[in-house]
Amino acid sequence: MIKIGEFSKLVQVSVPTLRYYDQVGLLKPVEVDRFTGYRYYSVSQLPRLHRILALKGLGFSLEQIGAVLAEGLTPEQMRGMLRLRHAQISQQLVEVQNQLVEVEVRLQQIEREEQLSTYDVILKQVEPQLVASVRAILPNHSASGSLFGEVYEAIEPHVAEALGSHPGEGGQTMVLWYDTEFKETEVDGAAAFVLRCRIPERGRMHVHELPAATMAATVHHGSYNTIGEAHEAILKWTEANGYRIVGPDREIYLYNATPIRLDDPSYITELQYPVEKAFNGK
Amino acid sequence: MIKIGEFSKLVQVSVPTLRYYDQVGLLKPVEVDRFTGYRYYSVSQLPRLHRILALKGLGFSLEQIGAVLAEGLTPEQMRGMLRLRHAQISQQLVEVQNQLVEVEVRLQQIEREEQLSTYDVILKQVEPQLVASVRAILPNHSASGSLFGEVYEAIEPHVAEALGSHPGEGGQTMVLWYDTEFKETEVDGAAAFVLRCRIPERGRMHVHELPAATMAATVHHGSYNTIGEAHEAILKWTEANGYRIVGPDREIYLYNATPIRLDDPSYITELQYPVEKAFNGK
DNA sequence: TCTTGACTCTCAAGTGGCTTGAGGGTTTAT
DNA sequence: ATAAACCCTCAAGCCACTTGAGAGTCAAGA
Repeated sequence: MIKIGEFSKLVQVSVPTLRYYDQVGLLKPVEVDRFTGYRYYSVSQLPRLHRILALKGLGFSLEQIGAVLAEGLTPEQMRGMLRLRHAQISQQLVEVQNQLVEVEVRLQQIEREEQLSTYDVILKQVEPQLVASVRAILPNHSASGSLFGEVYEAIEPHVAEALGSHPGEGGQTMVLWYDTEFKETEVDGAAAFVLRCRIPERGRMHVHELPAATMAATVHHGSYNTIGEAHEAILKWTEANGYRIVGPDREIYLYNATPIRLDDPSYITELQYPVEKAFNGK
Repeated sequence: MIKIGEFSKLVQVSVPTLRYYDQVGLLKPVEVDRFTGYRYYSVSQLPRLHRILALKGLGFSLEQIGAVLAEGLTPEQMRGMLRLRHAQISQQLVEVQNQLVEVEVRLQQIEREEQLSTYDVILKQVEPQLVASVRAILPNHSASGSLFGEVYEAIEPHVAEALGSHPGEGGQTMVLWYDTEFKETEVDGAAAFVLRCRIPERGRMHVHELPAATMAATVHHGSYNTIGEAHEAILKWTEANGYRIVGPDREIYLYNATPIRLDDPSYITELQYPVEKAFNGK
């Protein structure tokens, strides 16, 4: 019969923690003084506490540990819990590894450039989107603006139902670039409007669904003339962090619908490249 | 100027989270309606939010992110933060890897034995301890009891000051085993008492400090005759989890001071093996 | 026996980064 | 005009504790 302070030293667990374990019913003292409330423990409780600590070391919650100690479960169930935990840790391991790489990339970048980059690349899931688009080979990237008129004309009869009055729901504009290698001329691109519902195709205008994807995304704030820097930043990021581009990238025009004046500094454009984790480390 | 719900969809961040970021001052709406309290955001806030998400992805706290966004820091400081974070993640990576191995070991064990093992091995740090001990070559492990009399006799004149009346503070008894390979006979062991203060040596009794160490520990509850099982369990664990034994192991007698009757089932003994992580994976 | 200091108790609040829910007001589409 | 969808604030919950206030208890030394 030993007091909580000594027990605490013996088992290397803080006094408040022992009191907490008492409170949640994980480890009750063998005796509690009726008058003073003093808790008294016994060394015979060591195995139980050891088990608690061991399971905690495996990452189980106190609630789960309580269930294990309650003895109500079969080896079968125990195996299930361990397998689940195994999957969780494996997952976590991957995440931590990725995070480590990301931090390393940022560090190298800051050593080279002596400042925090203007572009922050993040991963995001995007949902499938129905779009109306016209795809063509263009003389250069800036020429994409000319396609929007054609798309809009084809949509016109259905504007109300297909675009709606809210941004986000429909009417958002973007350009898709299909070239898998960088080109300055003869570029393969499409101008697109996001739709709320399917409408009939017309001429070169096609309606199709952009697939859901994991996107490496960044935001370009400023003139369309300098958007190349944003593309570059995102490409560097994907390579350095071990991702692979698996489809056409998107330029989504958020502030002003289409780039009419190429040098308007108030444009805000989100860039998205669909990516997958590459299997070989680099 | 867009409402919180639309902004939420645009940036893939939940509405309550955006409100929370407003509350803690990370991202204030460009405008708040004075009468209704409605928050209005602008796409020009996207870059800032992107940066928040990027830094969060690197594992920084919102407070740290706030500091970064406040612009008050030099690239130098940023480097410092990243390096610190790098160290933390590396540390975490090691921990997660170890945890994964531990869970795998447990799983294999449960597949073999169809039940949760009786012994739970945990790692613990122990502090340096001053002990009085007599070391000798013994005919077998059970013979260790005979050394305790000799130690106690040598301590006797200083019992009050050196042992004290409290367990934990002094007076604890243990046996140390020095053989690096398993032996049944001619074993090299020592019986020891933990001391509160240094006392003069006498005869074969020496006073020295057991070093601090990381211990793989388990608890044996029952007759001393069956303690071999606990040793076995701990040895299996250290090997399976990639540790190396780096010194003599200790048997600490917790319930009854010394093993007088070898078959007393109420004995509680803590076993500790000092270990280090081995460098090669297995 | 008394004091002193180390120990113990309970109860409440704080940690981070949100989520969930109650209860009520506002806007928009039909 | 009405209903649905949206927005607001405020409070509590999550996890596994830690910290602190204020008060009572115990054991050793004077």
